Amino acid sequence: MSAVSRPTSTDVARRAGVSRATVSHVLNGTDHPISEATRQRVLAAARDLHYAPNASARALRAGRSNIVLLPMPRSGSLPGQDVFLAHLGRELAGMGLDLLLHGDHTASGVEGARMWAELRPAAVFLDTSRGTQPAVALLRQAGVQAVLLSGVPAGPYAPSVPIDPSAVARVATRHLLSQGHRRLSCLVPGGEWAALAERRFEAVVEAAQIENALVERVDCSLAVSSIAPAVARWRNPAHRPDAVYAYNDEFALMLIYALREAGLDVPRDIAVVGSGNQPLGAILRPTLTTTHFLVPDLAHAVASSLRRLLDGRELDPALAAAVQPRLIVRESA
Amino acid sequence: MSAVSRPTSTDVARRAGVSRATVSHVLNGTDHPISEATRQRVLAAARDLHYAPNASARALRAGRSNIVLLPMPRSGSLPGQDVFLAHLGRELAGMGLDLLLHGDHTASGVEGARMWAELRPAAVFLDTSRGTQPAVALLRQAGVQAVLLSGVPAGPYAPSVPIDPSAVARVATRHLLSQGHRRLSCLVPGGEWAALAERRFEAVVEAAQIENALVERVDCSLAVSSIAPAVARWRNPAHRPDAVYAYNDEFALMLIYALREAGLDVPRDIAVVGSGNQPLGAILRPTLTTTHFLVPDLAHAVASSLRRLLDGRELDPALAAAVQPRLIVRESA
DNA sequence: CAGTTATAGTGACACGTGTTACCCGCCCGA
DNA sequence: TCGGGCGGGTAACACGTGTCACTATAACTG
Repeated sequence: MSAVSRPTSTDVARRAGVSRATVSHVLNGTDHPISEATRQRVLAAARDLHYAPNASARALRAGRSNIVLLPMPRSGSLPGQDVFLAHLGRELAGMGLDLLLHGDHTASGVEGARMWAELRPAAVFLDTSRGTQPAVALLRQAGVQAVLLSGVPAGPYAPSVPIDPSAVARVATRHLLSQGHRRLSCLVPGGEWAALAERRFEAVVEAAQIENALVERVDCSLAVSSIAPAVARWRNPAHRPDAVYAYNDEFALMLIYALREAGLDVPRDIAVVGSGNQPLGAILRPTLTTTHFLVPDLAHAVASSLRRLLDGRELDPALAAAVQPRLIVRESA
Repeated sequence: MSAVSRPTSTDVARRAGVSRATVSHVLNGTDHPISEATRQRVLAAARDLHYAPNASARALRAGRSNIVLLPMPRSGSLPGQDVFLAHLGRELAGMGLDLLLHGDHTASGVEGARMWAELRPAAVFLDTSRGTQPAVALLRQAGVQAVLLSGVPAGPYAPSVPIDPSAVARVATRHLLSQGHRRLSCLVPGGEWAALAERRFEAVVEAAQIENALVERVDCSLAVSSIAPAVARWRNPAHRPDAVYAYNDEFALMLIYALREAGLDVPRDIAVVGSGNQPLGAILRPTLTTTHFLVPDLAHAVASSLRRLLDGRELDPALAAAVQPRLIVRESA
């Protein structure tokens, strides 16, 4: 393996027969006047050497970077995580910003903030659960220009994107109520889903209260056996809810299957609504009524807000609309 | 907003009443002897000031960073992407490495390589489609210590993890053949799935050839209407395949649904196998035979290999096993 | 007591970049 | 002829860190 030296701007300067300062002026497009001839020489030299400026040195000198740091979101805190990240990354790249997802999703609090601060990012995009007041303060003190929080409730100490992963439950419940359903039930899976499930359950209860509707709680897991007792009970019309919010589309499909096995018809006997707009929901019959976020719009609004924040402006007004979940009415409810 | 100064090691030194060099020795745990008393003073000062070392300056001085850069994988190139990333991030964090996912998945080739090189990462983990020879050469020249490629075929110019997203198709096909099926069919969805689908189809054909089995190709999309013609044809036993490889679990579930609607029984009339081990496959009847990667194992082996590569050793031998897809036999085939 | 060794601490340099202030030659106007 | 503006280019500093070489005191060893 040849011990090639990583080319620096000095190498480019030497090859072009000019000073390093000139190289910098050319490559960064300063308004400093440079003759076209030398400009071309410098560009050619940089290309020949495959010169790539050292981001560390640049950031050190400038006192800031163009990094947008996104600590690895814990599962469920961002809707459509991989799609969201893909869109956000492309959007930010178009704005001259580098999205960096930082690895360990267990890091949090002040301890995590110190790790994130080490990179001296221009901006950090955090969920509220980890963006505590001291964490945000530490980041600010480390020179992070923009700290954007995601979640509800919004912290008063930093601008926030009110992405509420439980909002889909609210929208779904409103739809059920508008259809005249008053006896509701809600699946509440445990395990890895527990945290989000509790919040969605609360959202359902809250929305139901407005119409004085009652909500039965069904703890479960992703196995038919876990909902079998409830389904058996519901065979008796006296104990049967009008409609079920099933936490998400997977649970909804499982529930619909179990109901059919028990001889109950969806939506005639029980209406079912899920969340997430999984493709299968549009395919299997009865097709699934669901609620979801427009993830691309959301990513666009977040990217735009970050850019505006860095420019000293306020959040993108389009955010308010983008965080609203959408309802897709199909056959199941 | 108060214009607080970002604390540097100089500030810590001043507060502790020692020199900056001493601060560095204490905070980095050098073998240089430092009295316990001053050690504590320094640590206290650092804590009080919420000191976080500047990663840029550190990397600049050291000539290397502890960043593992993973350019955003294009969809389908990594199995179980979000889970994989979560595991990989945690594993690397435990090894003192920072996983950074870099934003724009459209960047590629030499142009992309220059962007990635700017960060001067310690290691880069790339799929072979973007890890072309010149790209790898550029990264190496920029001082990247370890370039690890993911995909098949392995490039001869860099160590590779032979993760083959189409290997699941091979395993599925072998299972079908071992069950005595000789007339096979394969779903080949277009659109966003086209690239991966083609490769999986080829893998099926290849595996089938060994037993002189024929493979019918069924182009389709994620809509029942797209497979309706094939299903209609299969109602005639003379035109009916013994088994279908359905690209993935979603398509498999869609297919099973369509077959049942057409009065065909799975697996009696036609066997079906998918890929991905989606939870629903284990729930709906007939439960779905499927193939998938053990993503956590894969992430562990990749993390371990990166660490070893940085230490100048060879890849983790556990990789060979970790890249093998697993077969889960259930009712459908 | 002289000489070696460990302990505790510091000064100064280099990493690669962007930018400010400066220099030099030229042309123009008075 | 002289001063001044301008196009074209450069020297030199600062960013924050890690580490090498070095000093000084104290502790042994013979």
